[in-house]
Amino acid sequence: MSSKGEQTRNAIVSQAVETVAREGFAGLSIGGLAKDLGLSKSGLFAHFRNKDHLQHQVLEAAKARFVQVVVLPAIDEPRGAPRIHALFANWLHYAAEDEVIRGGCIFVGAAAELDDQPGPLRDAAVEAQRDWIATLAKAASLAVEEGHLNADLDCEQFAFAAYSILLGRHLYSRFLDHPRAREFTVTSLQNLLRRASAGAPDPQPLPELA
Amino acid sequence: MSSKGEQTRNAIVSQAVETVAREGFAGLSIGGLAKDLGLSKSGLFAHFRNKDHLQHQVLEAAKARFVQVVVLPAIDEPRGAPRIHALFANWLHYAAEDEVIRGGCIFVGAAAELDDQPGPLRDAAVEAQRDWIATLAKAASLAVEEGHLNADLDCEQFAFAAYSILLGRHLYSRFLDHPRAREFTVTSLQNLLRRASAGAPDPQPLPELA
DNA sequence: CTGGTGTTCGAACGGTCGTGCTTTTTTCTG
DNA sequence: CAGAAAAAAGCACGACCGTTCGAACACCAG
Repeated sequence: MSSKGEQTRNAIVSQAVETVAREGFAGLSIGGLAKDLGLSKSGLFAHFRNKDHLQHQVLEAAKARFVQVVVLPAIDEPRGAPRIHALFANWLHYAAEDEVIRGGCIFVGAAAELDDQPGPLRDAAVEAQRDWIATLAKAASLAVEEGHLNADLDCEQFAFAAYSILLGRHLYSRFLDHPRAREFTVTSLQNLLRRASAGAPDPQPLPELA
Repeated sequence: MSSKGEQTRNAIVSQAVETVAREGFAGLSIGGLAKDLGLSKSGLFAHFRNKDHLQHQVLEAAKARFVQVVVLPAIDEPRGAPRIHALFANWLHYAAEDEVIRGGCIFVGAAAELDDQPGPLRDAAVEAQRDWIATLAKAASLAVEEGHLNADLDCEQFAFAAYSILLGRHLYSRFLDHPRAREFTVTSLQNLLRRASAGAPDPQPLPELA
């Protein structure tokens, strides 16, 4: 099933994801990638129509990993507060993992890099993030239904606030190397949850989120 | 006073700032910049020791502009809540301005682009942002002294939360093109201020921040 | 007008980039 | 094991990169 070619292609994409995380899409070069993998430029190139195709594969791989690590485990949790807590916890875990091993979340980098260069790559990245935001908002909406969050909560606003906090975390941690990055993040998320559940019919206790 | 050379140099830096805002530091090329300005590559290059020097000038120019537009007008306001409101309002104004005319805030782009490439440029960008955060935290601390914000407020946490919200705004507005970006931003900032002033001895009313 | 000084240009360098060919090597299949 | 198919390599191309250098230009003081 997994022929030699497919194996190599996976290795290429895997390494490419790492490079993009560290240096952005602009820093992804066929030659450099080939050197990292001990391949010739043309040998590597044979696996992709062109560079755009490779970039697209990188984005797909990153998306798949995010869903695998953050989203899927959370939808096993019961709807409402538990699922939201799981989403936040997994998100934090994903972020902390990418921090050390890789060069930070690919999507944060992509957003800054692609925001002014239209094209299919940008479109795909935008769609991925819209999907994620929709997932967050949907989870909040279910929590409202369950009575865990305020009935008048603006779920889109909630998703915005949550995403913002994680963006702050990314900046403080990866760029500013701030020692209290994680603490600030957790505190902000807890404040957000507290405000969103204050006065809800059936508010759930806040777990540690540590 | 302003010789021809100095004039040209200003024009170069000015155009370079715009390019960096739109395409990042990686997208800043001597040749492209020369073409934009109707100069020859070497004619342009004569004004800078090397590319690093040019990049540094770009960062300095961006920093100066930020201070001019956001910080200076705010320190004319009385310390406490009014100054914080001014900081937020100016910040929003700066962001909205850069949005249309330019390619978004340079520092947001720089943070994502430089987070994994050490060097003097990264160091300078980090320092600029640390300065700004310190300014925010200091303003919050003065507001606590004035009794406008809670005595037990963690000012660094406050600055983190504020910065996060503006990062969210940047993403929603420039990347996702979300129609409610500004609304979400203002609401989040107001929530932040409300929580920070709940129970303060002398809380100030929240202006519209529109 | 002369000379000097500061500003700009044109050409060239070594390097890397993405990409297309052709050829060789490896892998799979009958 | 033989032959087909797939994978990788080698090489060349045009374009652009940052940078250097010497020549041409503008201008202003004497």
